[in-house]
Amino acid sequence: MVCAETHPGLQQRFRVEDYDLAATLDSGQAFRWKHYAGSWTSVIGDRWVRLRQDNDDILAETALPNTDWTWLEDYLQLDVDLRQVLEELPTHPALNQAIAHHRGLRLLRQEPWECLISFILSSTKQIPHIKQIVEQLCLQLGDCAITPAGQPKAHCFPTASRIAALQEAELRAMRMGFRAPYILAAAEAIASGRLNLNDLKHVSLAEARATLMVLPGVGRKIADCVLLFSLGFTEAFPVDVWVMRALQSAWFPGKAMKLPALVAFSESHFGRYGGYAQQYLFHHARTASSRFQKKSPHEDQG
DNA sequence: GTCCAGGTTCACG
DNA sequence: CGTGAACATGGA
Repeated sequence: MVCAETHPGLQQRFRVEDYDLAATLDSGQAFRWKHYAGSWTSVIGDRWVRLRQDNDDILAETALPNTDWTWLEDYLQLDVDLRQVLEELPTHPALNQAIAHHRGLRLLRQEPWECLISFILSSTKQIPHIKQIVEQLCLQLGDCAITPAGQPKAHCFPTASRIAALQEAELRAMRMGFRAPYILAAAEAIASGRLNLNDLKHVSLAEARATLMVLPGVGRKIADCVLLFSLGFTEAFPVDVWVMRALQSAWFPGKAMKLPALVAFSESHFGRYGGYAQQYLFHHARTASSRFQKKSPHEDQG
């Protein structure tokens, strides 16, 4: 592998505004970023990539030269005007506080297949454990990505046909538990061509959601994660336990609400960028928790 | 040991 | 139709 500096296309600098790379990559929407010495490394599609933020710049390095960086600009959603997004969200003290604490947190645009499998695996699992299972899946079944000299091995996310060829027991051996048959069924649907996730980008939210929810192990919440994090439906608003508690305590104090009622509220209340509101609420709830953030157990809320 | 985790499904009244 | 238990596994 040749020295990076001598080869144009191996490095790129992107000017950004209102972008918090660390919060974005570590907010529980993507599970394959590794943080080391101020840099974030992962594999997007079949491309190894390392990112670093330096104030208003994001610096990217790849293993192979790029004539076109659209794949990364799209993944990071660099063209999104966050100010405009936030202006369209409803005003509420709890939401305002979450935004104030994590200004620059963005939504990524991930590859739908990886997103679907990752979130099927996410059900009743803590984020560190989701990361662990996804990593095992890639390690054991994913192709090796090309990495720069001196870098450790990195793997692509396994293809649907690779997973579809397995037995349920082989997936259970990767500690997926009751999610193993769900993963297998999703892989078979994709590998057979019966389901094309990219087609869902061009249908209505309701139709895309209903199509995803046909898959076993995919309910409203996981479907909304896939819609929001990979298919471009920014109004999708996944309600998990954290968001449910945030909505309950801040919007309906003293009035016990059930999950379907909170989902219905979120659908009518947060508008076409509701998914951003959801991500700020989720990330803020998690980082405010003393379990997640080892330091500073005190919360600075007014 | 007990409880809970970016839920969904299935059985019961 | 609404509610509660079961489902695997690991960490707090």
